[in-house]
Amino acid sequence: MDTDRGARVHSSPTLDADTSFLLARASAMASAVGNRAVADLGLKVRTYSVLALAVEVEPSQRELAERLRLDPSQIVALVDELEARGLLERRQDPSDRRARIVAATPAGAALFEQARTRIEDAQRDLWAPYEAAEVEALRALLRSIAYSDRG
Amino acid sequence: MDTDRGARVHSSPTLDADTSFLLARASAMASAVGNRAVADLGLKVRTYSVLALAVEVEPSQRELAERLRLDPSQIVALVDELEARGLLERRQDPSDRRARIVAATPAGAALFEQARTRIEDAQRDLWAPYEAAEVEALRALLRSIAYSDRG
DNA sequence: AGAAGTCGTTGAGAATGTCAATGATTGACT
DNA sequence: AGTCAATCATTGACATTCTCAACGACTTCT
Repeated sequence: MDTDRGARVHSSPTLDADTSFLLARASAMASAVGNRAVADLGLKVRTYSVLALAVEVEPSQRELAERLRLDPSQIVALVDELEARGLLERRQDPSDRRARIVAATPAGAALFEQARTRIEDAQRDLWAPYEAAEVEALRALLRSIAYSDRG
Repeated sequence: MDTDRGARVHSSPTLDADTSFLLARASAMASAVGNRAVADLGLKVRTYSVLALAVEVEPSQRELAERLRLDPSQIVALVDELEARGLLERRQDPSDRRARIVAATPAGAALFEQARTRIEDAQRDLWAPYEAAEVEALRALLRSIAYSDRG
């Protein structure tokens, strides 16, 4: 029952119809939630993503950069930090001596498991108000956009 | 179909199921498209959003900060720049002399119209592969998340 | 009137994004 | 075999964006 006596809370028709704008806001919202969920483990969603890939994929740094949509130079710093904390290690790729494979240590894998349950709990809360099927449809659509080559 | 002879292109089950991660990637993708669409007008999606609100809402700087999810101090710089270009102006709020209302000039409104059609064209391309109803459902869901208070 | 809160602003420091250059290595071509 | 372009990780520089704390001007509460 919003009254509008002087309150003049207009909304912007253009921005409210702009999927990208909504995407940006929703994304900022969701990552703030994620960051808070793993903050006390000394992680952010950034470092959590690196850890996840190190555990589940063991990619080269180049692959890491592509998957996270980051410049390769940022990967260096990110991996440096997590490596210094003993959470992952750089291995030589036996088939290409230029490449470094990023793999989690046991400590890294253990921390990842903790972080994963926290992230998942927080996400469950965030998406709880919506139909599971609806959220799954959203996910599918996002996946398609996220990995399209138009970026 | 993908062979896997040595190619080892694993995907990360955790990240591929993480709606926030997908949201972040899709958002980065979409805003890159948007930035390119208005680059030759000397705008980015950031400044375009400010302009849109100045035209359609005439908010205070505080409101601007909340709607764009930015720190008030960033609004200062953003408005400074657009004001210097003659695209908008700061007015005194007659009901509160602390507040400054941000409103577009005629030049600002004209530039906004140009930018809006470019953004909309680019978006149309981006979302063309998907069902209209599907995209509208996505938009509704994003709108709800974007303006929830859990951020 | 006085206290407490809000608004815009300034300034500082961290985190992120972007780009160019380099040494080591690979793959393609001759 | 030997050259040459391309790729990978890294470094460094710079711009943009984020986050916080402080301030004067003003408002609201009591």
